[in-house]
Amino acid sequence: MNRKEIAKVLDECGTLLELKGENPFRANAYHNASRAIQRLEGDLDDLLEQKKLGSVKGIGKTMVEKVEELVETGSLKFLEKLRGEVPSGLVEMLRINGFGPKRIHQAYKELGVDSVEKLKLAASDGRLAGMKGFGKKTAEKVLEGIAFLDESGRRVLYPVARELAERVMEALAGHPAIKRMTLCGSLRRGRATIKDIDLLVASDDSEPIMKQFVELPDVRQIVGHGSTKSSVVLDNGMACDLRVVADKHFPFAMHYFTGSKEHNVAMRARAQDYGLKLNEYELAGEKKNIACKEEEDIFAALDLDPIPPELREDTGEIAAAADKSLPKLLESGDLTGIFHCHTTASDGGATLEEMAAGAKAAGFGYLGLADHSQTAAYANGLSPERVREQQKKIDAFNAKSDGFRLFKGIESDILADGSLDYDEKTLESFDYVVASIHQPMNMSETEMTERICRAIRHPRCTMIGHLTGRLLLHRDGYPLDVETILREAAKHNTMIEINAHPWRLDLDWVNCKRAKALGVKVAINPDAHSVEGIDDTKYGVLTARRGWLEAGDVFNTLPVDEIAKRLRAGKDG
DNA sequence: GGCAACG
DNA sequence: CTGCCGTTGCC
Repeated sequence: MNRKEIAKVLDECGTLLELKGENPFRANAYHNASRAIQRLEGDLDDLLEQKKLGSVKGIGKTMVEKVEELVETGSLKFLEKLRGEVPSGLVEMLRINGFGPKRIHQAYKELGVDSVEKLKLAASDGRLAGMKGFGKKTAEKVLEGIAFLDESGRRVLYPVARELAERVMEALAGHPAIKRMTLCGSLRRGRATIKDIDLLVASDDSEPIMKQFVELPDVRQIVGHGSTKSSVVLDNGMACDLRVVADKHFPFAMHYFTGSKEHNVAMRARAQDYGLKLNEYELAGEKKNIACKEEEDIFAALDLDPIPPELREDTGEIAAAADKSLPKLLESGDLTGIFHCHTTASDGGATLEEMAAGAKAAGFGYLGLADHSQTAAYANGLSPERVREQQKKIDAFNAKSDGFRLFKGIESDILADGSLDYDEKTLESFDYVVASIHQPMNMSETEMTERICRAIRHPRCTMIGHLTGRLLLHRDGYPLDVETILREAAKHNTMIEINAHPWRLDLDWVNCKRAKALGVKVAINPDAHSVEGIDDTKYGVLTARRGWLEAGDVFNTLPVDEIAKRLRAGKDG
């Protein structure tokens, strides 16, 4: 068992203890230990052998025993016991916003609520509101939370689906009967959340491929097993479809199953204008049949430039492809650096040096550090003194760095009245400021909009962080008039970030497109809290591509010297 | 459950 | 007086 798996087990123990209503500090100890294991440097086995694991902060005698058991047997009796004691419905309820372990436990103990379904009932008929510490309002919030869950269905975040899809494809890849294979559907188009995985294979001999597919270790249940299409449910509950077609049909099937549906409708209409019909098998007229070897041949046959999958939403891409005005979409390699990353100074898991090394290894020429500001006490926000301390460190780092550069930033809370979280003098000491809303979040649309607009007008506010505050599959953003905000941002030369964390992707692609139209520059930031988090930047690039952005629309494609110059000049420069 | 302080 | 260890209270 590796580090990551062990950390996951300990974390689950902590969560189950919480749901059991155990001593919260005991539960927390498991979460702590999990984090400590994840962050461990050096080899776990070595540490274990040398009996040094116990001296790691957050890991005591008991945790060492648990880890030893996991390394030796691959399982943990304690976890099995907990799993037996806590109904699985309770774990599911954790996904309901505003309904934590304590309340779940209470509802279970007092009302026997052990599933989301039963909770819905109890919230509707007033039983939930009748419990001590609960009221009408909490019951309403619970119902809202459940409705949100139902709506988002069994969708998962893009990276989760992507990783799974790649595993399935790898497991099939070696099959001799496969001529070509591709990912289709919303995953290929790069949507932020994904419901199912669509795979397409070209082959003349589908049976053995289908057999291998339905027998993959990741398959939990076989829904359909045919010669052209098979459907399974994977271990994480996701549906996965595999279609096998003849090689000559492959480009048409690939285009058709990539979608979107709306894009396909528009493409068929265009084919009709040419006296042709387009479907998943062919592009054909009364007498002729237009052969296409690749997907782009289909576009060419209809006098269209090839349309990248990310743009296929029928939002103008066909017209643009027709008059050769498709954007030259941003690529990961265009990015020169990133802003908005956290370190151990606030709530990050890696030090300034580690983050810098990580950014450098990722091919970036600079890194902007933006730890939390003083009001964010929950995230160990920086007091003005600690800001100065960090800035000294950055100066020292830059002084002996060869080329790679750190920028002094901050993620400043936007306070309720729209002001930033430091005095003017401290604000001026930063190279840049990312202004974000964390709390309070329950204001009206008008108030929220004005609050953000006021931050945008501040001369030291370089960019707004995670504008809408949405958390995918978890909660919607707070109410905002985004159009007004973008106009204000354009007017005051304030950028908006694309927060690339897979939970956020905020701005979303629709607002990206709008920002571009209004002339608002964006910056793509991973909001990384660890070295690995830096890699999330790629999801921001995907979002930017879906929003039609080109390198010129994105601030962090500029060379480091130009970045430094513009930050120094400020917003009026 | 970890940890520091205490006796 | 020091080092070891169980207890306690806080997180």
